Amino acid sequence: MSTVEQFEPETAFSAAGKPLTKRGETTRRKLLEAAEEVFARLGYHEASIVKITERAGIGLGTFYLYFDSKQQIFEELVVDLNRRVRHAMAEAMAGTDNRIDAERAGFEGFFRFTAAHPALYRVVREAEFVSPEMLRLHYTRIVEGYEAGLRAAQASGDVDTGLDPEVTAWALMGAGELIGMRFLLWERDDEGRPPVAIPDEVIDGMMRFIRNALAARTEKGQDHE
Amino acid sequence: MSTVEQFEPETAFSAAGKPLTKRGETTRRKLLEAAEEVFARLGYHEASIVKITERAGIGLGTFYLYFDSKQQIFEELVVDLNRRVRHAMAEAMAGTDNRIDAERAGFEGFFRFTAAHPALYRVVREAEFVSPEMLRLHYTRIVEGYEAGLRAAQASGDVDTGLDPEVTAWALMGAGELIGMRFLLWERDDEGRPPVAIPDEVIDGMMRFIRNALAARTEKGQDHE
Amino acid sequence: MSTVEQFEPETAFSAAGKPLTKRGETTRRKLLEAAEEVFARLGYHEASIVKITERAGIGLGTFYLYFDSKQQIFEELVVDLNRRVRHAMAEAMAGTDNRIDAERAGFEGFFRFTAAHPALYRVVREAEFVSPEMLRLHYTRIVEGYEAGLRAAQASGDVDTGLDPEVTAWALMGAGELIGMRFLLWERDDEGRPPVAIPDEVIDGMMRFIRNALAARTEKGQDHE
Amino acid sequence: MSTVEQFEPETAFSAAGKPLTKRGETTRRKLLEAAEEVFARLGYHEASIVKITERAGIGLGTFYLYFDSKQQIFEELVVDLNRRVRHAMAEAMAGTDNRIDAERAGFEGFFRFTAAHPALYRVVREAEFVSPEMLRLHYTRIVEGYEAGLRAAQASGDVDTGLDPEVTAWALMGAGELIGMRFLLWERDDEGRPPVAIPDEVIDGMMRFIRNALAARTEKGQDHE
DNA sequence: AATGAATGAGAATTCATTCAT
DNA sequence: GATGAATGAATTCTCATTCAT
Repeated sequence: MSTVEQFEPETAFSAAGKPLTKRGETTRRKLLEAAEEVFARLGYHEASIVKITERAGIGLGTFYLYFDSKQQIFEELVVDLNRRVRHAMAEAMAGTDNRIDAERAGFEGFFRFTAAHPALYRVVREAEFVSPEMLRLHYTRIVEGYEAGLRAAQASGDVDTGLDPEVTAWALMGAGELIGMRFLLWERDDEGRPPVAIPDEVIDGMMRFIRNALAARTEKGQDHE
Repeated sequence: MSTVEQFEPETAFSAAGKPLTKRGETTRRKLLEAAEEVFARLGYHEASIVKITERAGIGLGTFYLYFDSKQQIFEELVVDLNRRVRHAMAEAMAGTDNRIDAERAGFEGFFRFTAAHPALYRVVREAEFVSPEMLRLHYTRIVEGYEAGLRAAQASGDVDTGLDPEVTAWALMGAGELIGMRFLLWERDDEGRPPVAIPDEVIDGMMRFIRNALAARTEKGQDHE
Repeated sequence: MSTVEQFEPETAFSAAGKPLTKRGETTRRKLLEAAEEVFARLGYHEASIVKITERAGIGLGTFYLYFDSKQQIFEELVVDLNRRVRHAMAEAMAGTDNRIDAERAGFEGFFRFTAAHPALYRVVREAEFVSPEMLRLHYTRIVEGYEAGLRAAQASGDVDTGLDPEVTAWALMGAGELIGMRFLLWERDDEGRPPVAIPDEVIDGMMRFIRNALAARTEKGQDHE
Repeated sequence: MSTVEQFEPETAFSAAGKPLTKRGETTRRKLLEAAEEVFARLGYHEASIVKITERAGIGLGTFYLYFDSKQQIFEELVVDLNRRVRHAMAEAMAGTDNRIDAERAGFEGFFRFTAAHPALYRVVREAEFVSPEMLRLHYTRIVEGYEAGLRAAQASGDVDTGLDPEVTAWALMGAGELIGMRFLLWERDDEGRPPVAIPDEVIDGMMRFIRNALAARTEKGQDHE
């Protein structure tokens, strides 16, 4: 599971609107980039089509040549972001040779992505209130890869076979998300600047927790409930 | 730490609001109740003062006698909700005598509350985009109690002393939140009805994970990073 | 049928929006008057809520306190106009004592009303494309009175009993409408000014036509088809 | 007057339109046909150039090679429709040998055309609000033929010489129009289907009215006004 | 000739908030 | 204390028309 390939291009939602010429392609990209910036900075409700097209340096009406509504471009953005985080994580995990290292690398990849695009991550979370199915998809896609990794590691004896891979995957993703939020997104130094990266101690602390949680058990007696 | 007391009434934010007569008190309460229902059902942006006052059976202008803005009443609601979840959790944990049981009881309390007020919990999460500090406060307050509990359990030898209590508390809260979202809020039976409670297997799976993670270590070799 | 009473207040469509205070009543009236002027001058599609509220000297948003949409206020206007033409006709016919005189008086009343409110009449006709049922209602209401008058005149021997009262009523209304359009609404003097009234010769010409058409027949042989 | 010839092709308005090659001619016709269908179905304001060109299977920009504006193509259509109704009426009247028969045949022709193209006739009526002069022209052209017919019939003693041919022509046209509207366009059977033709009784009723109105008078005393 | 991407003025509509009663 | 009429900035979206290709 530590490969990049599994996260490749999904065209499912990046479908596209009508104009298909090279010129149209450029405009469409400009709009998506502008939307990314505006949604990230202002949030969904404060953002507006005017702000997006202004930022894109494009006429207001042109927007509707490519997208049906604010919600539609937002959803396309969430899908895109999802692809990018997953790619970042997969890339980070590539080359590791055991589950714990993969785990750490994956989270490091995730935190690095979040640190680099802090506001973007806000877009994904806001999807819960704008387009719930989109958020569902986002988490589900991440979990799927995660779960597969855990199963493989259980098979190879790296991970406690008593763990439910699905529940565990959701638990780990949740843990990573709140830790990222607390120690990366909320953190500010004395000048009010956000950190460039999550502190190593935090990752260490988190890894101790994860290593404990996943470690293959030899002792019995874990199943008493 | 398994006491109810520590979660008692915080008037910090519920203060304010001009009219203080018995009549005023009633009106204020009516508004808050209406707001709770409306925000829960419609979300922050779809909700409107008119809808709230109509639901409260109160004149539109009256709203501004008690609250300064839509945002303000929303924040007051978040604080209230925070108090109520924490109370639910504390009540559930009361009477347990070891960390693992407390842990399970706490999560059960949390899931029970979420199952009973699914829409209300959405309000809390939406605070991230309406009033970020409010969400910060919400999580922080929960984590504080959690962290205290972990420290105590480390002291009494119940929990791995190698764990960072703060990081661990955030990790556990994140795990619980996503699991609740996935297996409670998103779940639907064949008729599309939401579950009454989170399935026991999920809790069991989660507890195996938590027990692993927290278990006191005797072996060395865990501290190599 | 030559009475004014039968055309009295119909509240069917003049129903009303929410505000009911004296102040609200005034505002509502101001809006209706402004709408009348704007629709008459500009037509339905060129008219806009902004233009109406500006003309009324009232805030844009206020419009929506009283009407749901441009179409709704338009319909209310058509109903009102219908009431007024019918009233004008009935008043003109009052006091006549035979069908032919009533006929002439009725048309004179209609032409007088049209001359006084030329643009308003355009509103009614435009209803065909904005709110067809409203136009249907307009014509139907007029025809109903007309038909009753014809039947009575047939009974009293004033009018050819071989005529179908309904078909005849529609025919006469159509005749009056196009004559009004041609010789009143379209007519311009050398300076391009519209006439103050329809020329007497036209009415005379029309009455010759109508008298012929309605005259009680003694001869047989009319029914050969 | 009962000839087809007088209603022949008028190129007066159908001129214009730049491209003149065979290809251009085809494109132009395609646009006109599409416009006819779209205006008839949607009305002037709901129709749009995009819809017309799409329906024509032609590029949007191409439209402006042949027409200056939406209004222009609409006007051209009205002129065309006018030519067609008049043709239908003239054809129906051809071969009749007295005014009353011609009258009936003419109206039957008109009603048949209206029944066959109900929506098209709506286009003509809508012209009143889109291009008033066009409607004027439409009615005037019809009336001219009508009036000529009446004069001839007066000369040959078929029609009351006391009638004003112009006023009478407008009256008859108005009568026909409203009767067509009421008994053809508005009528629906139990399944909501429009009638295939106007009922014979209606035509009979109308003809009784017209015959009365036009019948040559021998008696004096009609001219007392 | 034909095309279709781009444009922006303008339309309808919403809603938090104010304030006179 | 309570009320609700009034407000207008702001938003989304449409469409006739232009113009570079």
